[in-house]
Amino acid sequence: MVDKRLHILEIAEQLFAEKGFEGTSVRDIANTANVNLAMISYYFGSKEKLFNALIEWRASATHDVLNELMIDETLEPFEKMEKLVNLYVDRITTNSRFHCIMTTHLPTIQSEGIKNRMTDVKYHTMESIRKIITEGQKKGVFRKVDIELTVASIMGTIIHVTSSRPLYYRVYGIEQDNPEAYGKKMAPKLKAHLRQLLQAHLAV
Amino acid sequence: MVDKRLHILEIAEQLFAEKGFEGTSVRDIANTANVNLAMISYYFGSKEKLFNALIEWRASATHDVLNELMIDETLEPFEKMEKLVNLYVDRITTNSRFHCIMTTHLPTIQSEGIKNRMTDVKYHTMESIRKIITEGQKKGVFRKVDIELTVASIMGTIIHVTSSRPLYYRVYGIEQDNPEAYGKKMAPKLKAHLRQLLQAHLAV
DNA sequence: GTTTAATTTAAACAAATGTTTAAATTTGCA
DNA sequence: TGCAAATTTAAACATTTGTTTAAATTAAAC
Repeated sequence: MVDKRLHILEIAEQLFAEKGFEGTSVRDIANTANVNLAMISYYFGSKEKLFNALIEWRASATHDVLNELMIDETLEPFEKMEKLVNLYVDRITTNSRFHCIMTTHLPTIQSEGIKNRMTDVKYHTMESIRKIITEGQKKGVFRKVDIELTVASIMGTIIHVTSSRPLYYRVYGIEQDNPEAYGKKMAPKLKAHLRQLLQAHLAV
Repeated sequence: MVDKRLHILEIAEQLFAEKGFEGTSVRDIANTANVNLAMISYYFGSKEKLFNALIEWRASATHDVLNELMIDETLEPFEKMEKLVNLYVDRITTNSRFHCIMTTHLPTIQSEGIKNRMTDVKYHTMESIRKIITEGQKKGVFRKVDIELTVASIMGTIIHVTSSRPLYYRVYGIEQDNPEAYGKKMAPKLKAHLRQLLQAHLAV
């Protein structure tokens, strides 16, 4: 039953995002997912391999969507950049649990294999944005900027908003709700802010 | 011997940053710090109270430096903003371990008390930047922007660079070194990038 | 120097951890 | 239906976890 495997992955994602890899026990996952403890070893082999499976499952999806955008030759640099930013805002806000794991837990991952795989995924994003910026510079619509740090500003802004939820709850005076509702509220604001920021930053 | 207390705090900070709160055992801290296991309970009471002491110890220092800048009435908005950004770049890059804990581990902290205290510290920064921006808008040198998300871009950029070290190692093709050397290398780049970014973003 | 308090130690505690086992149950197919 | 493979279960495994204990050592005060 492949559904059960997926269900375990979803529950694991939620718990890893909330409490971290080390902070989440296999029993915790099994109980929350309503499966027997041994099923996790049965399906995935170990807790670490379960984490690996989670990364692969989610990362491949983002990878495909990003590639689809990148091969589009009809878009002008500013359009392409805006579409990419909107894509990431949507993916990170609607899928905040996974991206929380990808960003906040990367430094603490002990396994070098997992760490490298997570870095691969981020590197691919970095290269896509670099391609758009250099293309725009060639066409003379973007000015000279530090590309790596421009990527840091884009990703950093989105991630800061999603990972500092307790802060923004207080800033906006809203009571705590689930990440999905928060993401829905913040996504349009983020898109507008980043569009304006990048327009000012990149326009010649 | 107050030195030993401080030594334990420094070691704990290093290990928490590397492996997270849950990923670090009290024995790990004791062994690395070369103190007896029971000394941690003796000095701090518990692992959680040790974490609390760590937050208080580091946060108060940043708080004081920030306040000193904020009361300076002689600075123009752009100067003040640049000084604040430089201050945070320096603090976060030279003190990356603590800020790694503050940002990447905030979402996974289970204790509400610690979570609130960490949010307090961030809120104070948010309010300081807000003050500078509204002041600049009153004086007519800053345009209308989303203040909260501008803060997100500033802090997010710095934090992304410090917390995605494995990514930037690969991007810049440098072999892994310690966080301090990396911070020293990135700090000037970060300051220049953020100055240019904020100039473009904020100038009328 | 004696005594009182503060520090340090090794050992033990119960609880929680990731993983494995071997038996029981269900499923799919001949 | 019969049977082999896949799934599910409860129990146990050995470690590791945070914390406590009570004795030993050191430091400070009189």
